[in-house]
Amino acid sequence: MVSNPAVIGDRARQLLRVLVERYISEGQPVSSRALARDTGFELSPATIRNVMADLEDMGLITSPHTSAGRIPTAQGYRFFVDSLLTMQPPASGEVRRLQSELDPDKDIGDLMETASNVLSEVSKLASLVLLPRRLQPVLRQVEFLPLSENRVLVILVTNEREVQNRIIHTARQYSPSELQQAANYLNSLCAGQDLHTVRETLLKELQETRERMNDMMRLAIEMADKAFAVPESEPDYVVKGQAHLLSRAETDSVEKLRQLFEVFNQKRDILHLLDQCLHAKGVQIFIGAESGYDALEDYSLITAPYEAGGQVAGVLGVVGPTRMGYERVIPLVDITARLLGAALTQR
Amino acid sequence: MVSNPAVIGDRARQLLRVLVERYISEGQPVSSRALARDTGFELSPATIRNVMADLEDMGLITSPHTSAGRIPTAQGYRFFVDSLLTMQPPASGEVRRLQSELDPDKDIGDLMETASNVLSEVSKLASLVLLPRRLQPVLRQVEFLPLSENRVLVILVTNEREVQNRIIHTARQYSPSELQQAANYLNSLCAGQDLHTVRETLLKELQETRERMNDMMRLAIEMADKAFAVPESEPDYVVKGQAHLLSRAETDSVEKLRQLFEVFNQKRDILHLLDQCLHAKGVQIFIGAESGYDALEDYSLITAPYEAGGQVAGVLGVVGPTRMGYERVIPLVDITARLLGAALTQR
DNA sequence: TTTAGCACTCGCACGAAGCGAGCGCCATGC
DNA sequence: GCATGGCGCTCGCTTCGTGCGAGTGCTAAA
Repeated sequence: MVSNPAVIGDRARQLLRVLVERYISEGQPVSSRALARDTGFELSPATIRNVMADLEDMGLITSPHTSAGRIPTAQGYRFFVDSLLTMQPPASGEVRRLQSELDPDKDIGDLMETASNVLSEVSKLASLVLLPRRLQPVLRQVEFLPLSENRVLVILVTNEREVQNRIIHTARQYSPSELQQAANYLNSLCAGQDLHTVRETLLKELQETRERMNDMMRLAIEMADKAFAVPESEPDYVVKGQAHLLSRAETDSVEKLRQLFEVFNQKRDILHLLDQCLHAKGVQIFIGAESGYDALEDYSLITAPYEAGGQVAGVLGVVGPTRMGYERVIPLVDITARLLGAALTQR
Repeated sequence: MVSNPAVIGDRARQLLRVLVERYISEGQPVSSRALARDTGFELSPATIRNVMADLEDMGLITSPHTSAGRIPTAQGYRFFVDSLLTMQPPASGEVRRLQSELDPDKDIGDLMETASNVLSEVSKLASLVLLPRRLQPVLRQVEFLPLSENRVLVILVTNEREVQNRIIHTARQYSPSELQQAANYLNSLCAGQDLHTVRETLLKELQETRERMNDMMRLAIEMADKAFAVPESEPDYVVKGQAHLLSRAETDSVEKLRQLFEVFNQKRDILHLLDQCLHAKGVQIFIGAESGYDALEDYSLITAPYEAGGQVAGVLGVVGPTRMGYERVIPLVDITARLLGAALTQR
């Protein structure tokens, strides 16, 4: 019967800790003898075995087969992470590297990419960075440029420094000066508003001035209608360092790994998962199948949301085998999120 | 001794063809008996064996160990691809899919990404797409927007519809109207020129009008100097569908595969390789170690350059195990390059 | 030139045996 | 009551031997 891990004795906790640590570093079932040697206690293997039996009853460890050592179960990892883990702050070199690479002057796409790259390299795991969803982008300036065949290139500058551009099709060909006027009109009317409000403003304007509306305004509104029909660009993310997963792959689990890679490619499941982490407070950890996706069995996901200007902007994290060095990786993910947030805010 | 494959007899050619085809589809050494059954000839295995011995002498096939069947060597594949291959035009559905997904109205980054995605999905291999290097981008319009702390957001519209933006630092804070004037000046002076010529034009202007130069012009030139100092964005590429490589990985070659993934990440070697293909006429094929990179042993690379508006713009291709379905993949890479080129040109 | 036949070579699957790691349990000692 | 030492037992892993089957190379004959 599985009893409550809360009542677990102090000695058992220590033993579990050492067992998990050892399994993480060695990758092989841990025997009672090894534990007897490694823990501070002066205990014989036989005693250890008794405790291990208890831990097994609680569902925290298991033996892959009779007369092998024990390995942690998902629950075991969970308990370890929640209650036994002493975090190891990242090396100052790593922090410096993150700081210097996360240069606020970089293009936003670049920034995300380097964040992902550095995170994966430092953690030696695969990294994920959800691209920031611009919540309520505030319009700064609009620009229209005529292209051939009734097409117009729209440039939107939002949030002070982000540039979006798209192409819209118009009913007829407009001259550069017409477009210029329309843009001026829109800029004077709507600058500083977020894109949703912009549409409302225009609608109100349309009703109030229906009669005395001139051609220029009509054009402006036609253009704006199409230009601001925000395609609500679906969220996306960056994956880097998948090679790290391969290097630690147990030879038999290639198929598992392939599934994982497929999930990375499909995007749907990963996006869903990352979405859940978006509104969590800080670092969040999914161990093994906790995420609810089969492909992630045997793998853990560690995420942290990052902010930009006080608002949650996105999530980043790493994926690695369940037996990863949590005490190192968790702070790393945490600090990366903070530094990325700082870089974004500082821009 | 290795004799010249040119003098290879007709029957031997047929045999080699069938052998390679069979090995590609089955993945296992091909025996003389199997060959005797499969080729049209009414020959006994013994005869086949004689021919196979000849082929082995020529270095086209080899046996992994005595008394196993034969498998093609890299040379064998090469000969097969060069002289024995009857291409198989892509299914019309595949072509239609490519056509519909390669929508000229898409953002350029999107376009490259979908090209890579579709190519990898249809070929069931990993795909590479080198992003187009804009050769001599022609300036269409410049826009300056003041940011905080002496920083200015520069928006460059080039080649009619590509938008680049970067941030530059200035000596002092400029007002929006100052920047506007500077932009107007630059636009009237330089629109339609490519970015290199722009700098020259400005330099000439600087010398000719040194005395009667006013503040506005001075500002314009300061801005332009920084804005057009093109960072010559280093070439980059997209990889998709690596999962396909995993699904065909022989269990022992995980290490090889890891190396391959690392090469994908490092970018340097791959870029070098793709660069070589940039100026090749059409489809180019590297079999096994022919590329000169160890990590690509056991893998083949098939590339084709794609054009945009009559000029070579970039390269795309696929990477897969040497034993891939060349007759299907080669035309596929070819047509993808053409369609991508068409989409780019049509924009 | 082709073929049939035969000897030979390997790889591979299977089972048996031995070994060693590690556990569970029990009786004993503190 | 907890810790311990001892003992037997269970597996997994390795090694070895065996047999089998696939496939070849060679030779001699058609």
